[in-house]
Amino acid sequence: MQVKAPRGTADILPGNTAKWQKIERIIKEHLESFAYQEVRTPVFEHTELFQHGVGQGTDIVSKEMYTFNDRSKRSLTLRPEGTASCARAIIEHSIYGGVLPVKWYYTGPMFRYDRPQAGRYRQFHQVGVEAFGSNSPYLDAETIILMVEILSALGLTAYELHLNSVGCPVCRQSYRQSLIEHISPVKDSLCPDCQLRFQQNPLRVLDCKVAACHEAIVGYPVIHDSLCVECREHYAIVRTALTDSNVDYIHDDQLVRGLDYYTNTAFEIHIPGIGAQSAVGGGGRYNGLVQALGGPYLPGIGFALGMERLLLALDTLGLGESEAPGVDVFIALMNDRFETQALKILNKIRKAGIRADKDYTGRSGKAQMKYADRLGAKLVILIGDEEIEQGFYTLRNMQTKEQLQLDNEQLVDSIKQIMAN
RNA sequence: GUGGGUGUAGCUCAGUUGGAUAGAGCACCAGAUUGUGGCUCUGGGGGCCGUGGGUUCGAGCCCCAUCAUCCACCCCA
Repeated sequence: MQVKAPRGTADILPGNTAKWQKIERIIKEHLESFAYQEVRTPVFEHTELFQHGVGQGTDIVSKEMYTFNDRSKRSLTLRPEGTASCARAIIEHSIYGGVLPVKWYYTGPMFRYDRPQAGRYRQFHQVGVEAFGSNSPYLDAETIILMVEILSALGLTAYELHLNSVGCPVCRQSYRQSLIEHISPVKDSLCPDCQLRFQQNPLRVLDCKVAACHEAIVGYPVIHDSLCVECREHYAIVRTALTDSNVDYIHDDQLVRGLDYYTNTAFEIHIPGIGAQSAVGGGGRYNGLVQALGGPYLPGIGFALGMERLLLALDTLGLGESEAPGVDVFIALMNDRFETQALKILNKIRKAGIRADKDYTGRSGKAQMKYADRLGAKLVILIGDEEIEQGFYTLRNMQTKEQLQLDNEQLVDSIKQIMAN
C-alpha cells in the first residue's frame, strides 16, 4: 500500500520552495515597511471561534471546516482563515487597551474542505494583515495600497481591483429591505440556488451567474444608494485617497459581504487569465467583529493574499522563475583516502560563509566534476595524491578553467577574492 | 456537493480493430586509454500501464467501482 498526500494537499518540493521564499521575502519587506508586525496564532482553535467570527451562515462554517473532537472531547477546528484568530488574540491579551492601531500580519496554512481545483486546495497558504483600532478611511486606503504594492513588487501589475462599500449594519438593513422589495415580485423566476439565497441572504442573489436571474432582477437597487451619510462619506474618502495615490479600481456594486460585522469597505483583487480561481487577494473592514467575539467595540480592517494563487499567477504569466540555491565551492577527491582532509576544508570554508559541498556516493573523479557542475559550483577544490604529497590544494575556476595551486592559508582568501569578481 | 475530461518510467508523452518479453525523448548511473565538468557517442538501471473487481483463450486498450488529478458550477484567498 502506498500512502499519498491527502486530497487537496501538496508537497512543496525544493524546486518550488525557492519561489515561495522569494515571494515571502518580498511580501514581508512590504508589510514591515507599512509598520506591520508578525503575529503567530495556533493552527487550530475552538470551533465556536469560527462559528461566531466567520459566521454560521457562511459556506466556510456550514460545510468547509475541518472540525474534530480532541481526546478530551473539545470541539476544535483547523483554521479556515486568519482574521478570527487575530481578533481572538486581541481580546484575549487585552491588546485593545494599548497603543492603537495595532497592525499585525500572519502567514501560514489554512484549511477548508472544498473541492480541489486549480488554485484551490484543502490546505492552502495565506498571508494576511489586520489593523485594529482605527476607523479612518485613510487606513482603508493604506491597506489597499499595501496589497496593490505587493502585487506590483511581485510583477503582477495586470490585476483588477474591485471595490465596494457594504455600509454599516444600519444602512445595510435598509438596503436589504429595499432589495427584498425589489426581488420579491419576481422571486419565483429565480434559479433554485437564488430562491434559497433570497431567504437566507438576499445580497447574495446579486452574485448569481445565471443569466436568467440577472434579467429577473434587472434594475435592482445598489447598496451605494442606501448608504447612510457617514458610510457614504467614508467610502468617498477611500475612493479619493486611492485616486490620489494612482491606484486604479473598479467600483463593483455586486461585491458584497454577507455578515453583519463586515462593514463599509470591501475589496477583492483578481488576476484575469489564471482560471476560475482568479481572486488572489481580498479583504475589507470588519468593525463589528471584535464585539461579536465578546470584546469591546474595536474597528478593524484587513486583507489576505492566497500564496498558491500568487504562484499560479506568476507561473501562468511566466514570471515565476527563481534560482534554486547551489554551492560556491565543491571539493572533489581523486582518492578517497583524503576524506578527513576534505572534511576539514569543508568545515573551514563553510565557517567563512562559503556555500560548499562534496560527493558522498563514491563517484569517480570525472563524475564528481559533473556533479559539481550540476550543483552550480563556481570553484572546485581538487585533492589527490599530488596535492597531499606536495602540500597544496588545486583550485579550479569552473568558468575560466584556470587552476591555481594554493596552500592552506591562502585558500579561503583566494576563494573569496575569485567569488567577488 | 453537482457535471465533464484525464490517470502508461522521476518528468513529458507514444502505444495501431483487445494479441506474445510495454516504447521514445528528457532526467539518472556508467564508459569513450585509467586526476578534471558543460557538447557528442555508446551502454545500463528503472513501469503491479492509479487501485480493486469484471468480460475474454488473451486487457495498457472494453465494462463497473474506487482513488487521484484537471476543467466548469459553487465559493472564496
